[in-house]
Amino acid sequence: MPKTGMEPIRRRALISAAIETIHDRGFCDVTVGQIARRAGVSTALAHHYFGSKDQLLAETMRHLLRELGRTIVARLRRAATPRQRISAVISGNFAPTQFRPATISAWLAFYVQAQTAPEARRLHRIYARRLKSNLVHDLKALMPDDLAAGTAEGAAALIDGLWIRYALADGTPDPGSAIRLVEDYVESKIARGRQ
Amino acid sequence: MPKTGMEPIRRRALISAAIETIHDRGFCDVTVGQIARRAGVSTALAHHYFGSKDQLLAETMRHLLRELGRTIVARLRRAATPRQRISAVISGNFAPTQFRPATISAWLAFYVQAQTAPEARRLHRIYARRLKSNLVHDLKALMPDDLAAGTAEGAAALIDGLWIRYALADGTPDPGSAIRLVEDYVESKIARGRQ
DNA sequence: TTTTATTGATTGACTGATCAGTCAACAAAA
DNA sequence: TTTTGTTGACTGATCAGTCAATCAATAAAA
Repeated sequence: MPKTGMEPIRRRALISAAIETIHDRGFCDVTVGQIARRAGVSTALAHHYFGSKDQLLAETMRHLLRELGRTIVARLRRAATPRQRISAVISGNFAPTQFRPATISAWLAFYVQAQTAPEARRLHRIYARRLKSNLVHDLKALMPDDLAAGTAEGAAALIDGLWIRYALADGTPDPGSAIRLVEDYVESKIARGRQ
Repeated sequence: MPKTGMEPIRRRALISAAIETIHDRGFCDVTVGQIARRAGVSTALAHHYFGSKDQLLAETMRHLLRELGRTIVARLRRAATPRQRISAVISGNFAPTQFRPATISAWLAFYVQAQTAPEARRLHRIYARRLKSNLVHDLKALMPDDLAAGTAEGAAALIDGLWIRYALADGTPDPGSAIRLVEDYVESKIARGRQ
């Protein structure tokens, strides 16, 4: 067998490079050449492994989804109660690995792509549905079903909105205050449900 | 004197065409040619009036800001109390003229541009600061100052988040439920401030 | 009234640059 | 030798932006 095992290394490097390049050149202006140079390879190799620019970017988005999914699942496993599971979902969305400028830029680009590109739209659906179903499921253990649905919608919107606001704020984003804000929202809804 | 008065008409037509073209071709793939064709003029005329593609898109974003500003100011004028002013800001953000698929697409593109393009960033700052200061000012009349700041942050994030969620939802967006959700959030904060 | 000069409005045709994607060939590990 | 990894060089297409040239409306001259 020849020199093997380069493929996964190159794929990872190219996807990371794509995220960083999107961050500092802007999604619309990003070229395969820039991404490849950042990953330390030629443009031809990027095409060799990913087939096309669109597929490289689609893989990058799939990577973002997978990473966020992994982060949240890891925290869900350490949660014992429904209330803790909700906190796991919230804090997972603002985890240090996720909540970085370059990652946020890539997510925003993902959102824009989801408006016109069918594959990005499909992927975004998966994310949105999973976030909501995670929240609704555990909220139902803490409040009436109809209130749970509205609360999940609100919490999901808050998370998305805070992401965007931090994406465009100056300086380093502060996950702590974002988490507190969403937790506070959920907490007040739970209190109301108990009345 | 020659034929005059075309400039404002063409500028308006090109900006509207830009918003619609962004919506159905995607911001990254939009070309001056597509926009011009939609506006019923040549690409050369688009360049004649706007100088460059970047300037045409920057003007389009300025238009979005101006329109939203006008909508909110109109509603603010009809509001008598601080509580009504807050409702004016909320419902203004989801007004029928603003909350349409094409407009939402253009706003999302605006957000992405704001990450790398200095002019878009500057314009976005103006929007974010105005939204927040509008909310904080009136919330202070209804609750302690420190609570008002957090509530404004949350309400602004909710508004942004709901915009995005509706941008990617299927079917026609429903402003009514979005307004109710934000109003409910503000209302619960006011109630807490009274305790 | 007719003619002419003036000038904003408008475009087709063109250009230079960029970029996605291809390919033939080379490098090197097994 | 075989197979994977890798690239430089190339191509066809696209697009932003330019420019010289027309069109058309009007004011003023004849």
